[in-house]
Amino acid sequence: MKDSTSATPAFDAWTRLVRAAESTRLTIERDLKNAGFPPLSWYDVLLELKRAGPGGLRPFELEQKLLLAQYNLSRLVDRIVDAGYAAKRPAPNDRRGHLLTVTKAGKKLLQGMWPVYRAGIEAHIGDRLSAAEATRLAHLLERLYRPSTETGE
Amino acid sequence: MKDSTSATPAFDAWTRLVRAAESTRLTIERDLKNAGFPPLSWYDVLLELKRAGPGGLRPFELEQKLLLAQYNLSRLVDRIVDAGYAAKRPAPNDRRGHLLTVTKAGKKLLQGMWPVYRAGIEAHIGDRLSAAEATRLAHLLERLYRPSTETGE
DNA sequence: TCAAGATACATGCACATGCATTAATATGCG
DNA sequence: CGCATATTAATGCATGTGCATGTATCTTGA
Repeated sequence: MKDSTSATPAFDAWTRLVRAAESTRLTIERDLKNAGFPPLSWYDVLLELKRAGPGGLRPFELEQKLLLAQYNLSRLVDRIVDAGYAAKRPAPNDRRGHLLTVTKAGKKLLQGMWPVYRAGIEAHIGDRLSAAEATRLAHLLERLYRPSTETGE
Repeated sequence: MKDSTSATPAFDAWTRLVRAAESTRLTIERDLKNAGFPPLSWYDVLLELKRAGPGGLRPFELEQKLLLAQYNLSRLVDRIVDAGYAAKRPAPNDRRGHLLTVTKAGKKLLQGMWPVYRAGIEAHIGDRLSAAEATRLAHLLERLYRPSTETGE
């Protein structure tokens, strides 16, 4: 009556997926904090806002892109706005919502955080896999999660 | 002066790594909760204790295996012990620490949670990759994180 | 048009987590 | 041996997260 845990390739991949993501995330968060920067989640939000351009993004769009819970994003955005890195204005055509945009300070923050972030990614991925391997990894991972609205950038 | 974010294969792999892990984890956590079970972290702890056998594990060993912070694990273990799924007894040869073992109820819980957990893994990984692909994925991920003490099971 | 239901976002409260520190024991070095 | 340092684990306090629910607005369809 063994429950055969860990026997399947899928379970093995899952376990390593979690460990790889977590170990990388932990060191990046630590490095950011040591450098006096806010957490990675702030970067994620600001990067999406920057990519969205002057049109900005609605909170519910961010929610989908970043896989954050609604109540969670609501407060994260508040903190980021309070800190002056993003701006919240009423959404046109929908008075329930807001439109979020990155501020100048927010763009500056992105620029400051990026070298630290990048170094962490390099140390954990770039230095351990060739470009071709990283690409193969990305393709395999892509099959595991498909955003409903792949905007294709 | 573009900061070239997302340009590199490593960054792309990193982003997809996080999204894949998070989306899978979210649905598994939801399914477990809907089925009346505790969070995945409880499963992780109990599985390691079960694998360790009657000798059990010290908290600091669990800490390393699961990539949990010390203070965090300390309280997680308390909750699991309080719920009766694990037992804590003084460690022989080291009066600072404890030895943790899974109880009968804990093993039962593992058995109950596994079908839900397994279904989530299948839906997110097993159904989307062939066994060979999952194995290739596991091998690539293995290179991204090497536990210092690979006990080899 | 207007009522029922859906959608967007906020929030009170409980619980979990991170951080800094403490307590207790172990280890190593002079 | 004896003291300085390291290791193991717990905990007070601040912060973040999950859950349930609330409020406002939009959409649909009879």
